[in-house]
Amino acid sequence: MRLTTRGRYAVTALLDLALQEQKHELAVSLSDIAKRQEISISYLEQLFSKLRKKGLVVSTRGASGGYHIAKPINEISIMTIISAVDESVDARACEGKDNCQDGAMCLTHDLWNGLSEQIENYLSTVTLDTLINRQIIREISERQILMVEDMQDKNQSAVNPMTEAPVSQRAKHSTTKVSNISNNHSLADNSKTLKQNSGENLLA
Amino acid sequence: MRLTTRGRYAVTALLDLALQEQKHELAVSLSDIAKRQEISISYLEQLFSKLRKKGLVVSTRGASGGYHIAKPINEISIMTIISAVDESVDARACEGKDNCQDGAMCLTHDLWNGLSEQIENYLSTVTLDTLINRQIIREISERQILMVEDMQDKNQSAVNPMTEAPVSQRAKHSTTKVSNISNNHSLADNSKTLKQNSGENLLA
DNA sequence: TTAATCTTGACTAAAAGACTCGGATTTTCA
DNA sequence: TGAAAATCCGAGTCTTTTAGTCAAGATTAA
Repeated sequence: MRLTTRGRYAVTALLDLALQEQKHELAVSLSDIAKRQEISISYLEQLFSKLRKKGLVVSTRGASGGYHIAKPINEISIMTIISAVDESVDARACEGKDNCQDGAMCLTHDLWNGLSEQIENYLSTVTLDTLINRQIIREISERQILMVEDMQDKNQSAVNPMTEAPVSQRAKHSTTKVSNISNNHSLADNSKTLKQNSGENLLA
Repeated sequence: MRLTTRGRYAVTALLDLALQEQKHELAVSLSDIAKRQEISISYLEQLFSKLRKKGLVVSTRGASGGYHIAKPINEISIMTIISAVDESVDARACEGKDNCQDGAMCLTHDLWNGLSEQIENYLSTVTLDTLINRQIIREISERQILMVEDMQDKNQSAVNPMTEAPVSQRAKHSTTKVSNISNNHSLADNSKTLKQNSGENLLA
């Protein structure tokens, strides 16, 4: 059983997308999601590629392109999203094949089976729609939107002291000659390295 | 969130221990558990060291030594065991500190919080006692005991063709000059390497 | 045309997981 | 008394996974 940032990011990103779609018709770009949720664009690209292949989102390319959710949000359960990005919630060693020990069931098969069912059940009942209607989530969403607007205001007036050019989101073919190092200070980039090692242990 | 073979092995081994204690007063050795559950002794040593430090088992050293469970089996929940060997069941990025995003809650905090509670709840209500009383588990346990007896009978008559000496359980200081390679065919040794890569993905 | 965006695939550093090994110490029993 | 059977303990190794990055290209709106 494994539930890490990959699954969490996928759910978060889709929820963000769903919230945006409630506000306007426009496609939502990954760079917008990246800013609000503080996830790197490259990593989002990877995740959305999977989500698209599983039919959870549709994309429009080109300028002012982006993503839309592909079906009614009450039909997209958290379970679906997590599986789409290849994360498992299965606690069993045999993956449900009942052959954990030399072709027969192991001593604790029953237990892990029960646990897996619990988790799957829970995550299947919760959908994007469920989440979107929670007050606390709407509040957090509003906060995130304001945060990004704030940052953009600051970046308009203040320019990057290293390069005297507005900080851009990604290095690209370096049309502006911004080195990778100085570019690391741009909006969404500083938080992930921290997250890397923070996540996976608790409940001592 | 992470639940891998480490936690599974710990629970399995303790359950085996509990089942054995129902049958007799003797301390149960790791090599016995290893044979029945097909877990390597070295790895069990590692796990039991933690379990002992957390007060779940007590040990007696020396020949005919082994382990006993340290408290009433209805007081040992699966949750306790898993935490004892350092596995986490927490699905949150912030480990419950509510600071997942720049000191505030992230968009999906609420969700992972709920999930963590579910899992913890479930695993806290199930104890070793619960499991021991399940019919299916008693059946599997009987099968495992017969398996080991069978193997021992075979090993008494048949000797290792490579060395003309009975196959031993662990390499040790190689008193008998058995190379590591040929020794890999001993009782409990062949299964784990397979398990390594088998476990963690499903529920597609 | 050009700039913004998506798309793909390969690459990588670091961490975690799943062990193994060698020895030390203790105890029993022949 | 000494060999065997246990537990203890610390290190080390090998493999897989995670969480990304990077570069190049394709697509399309303006």
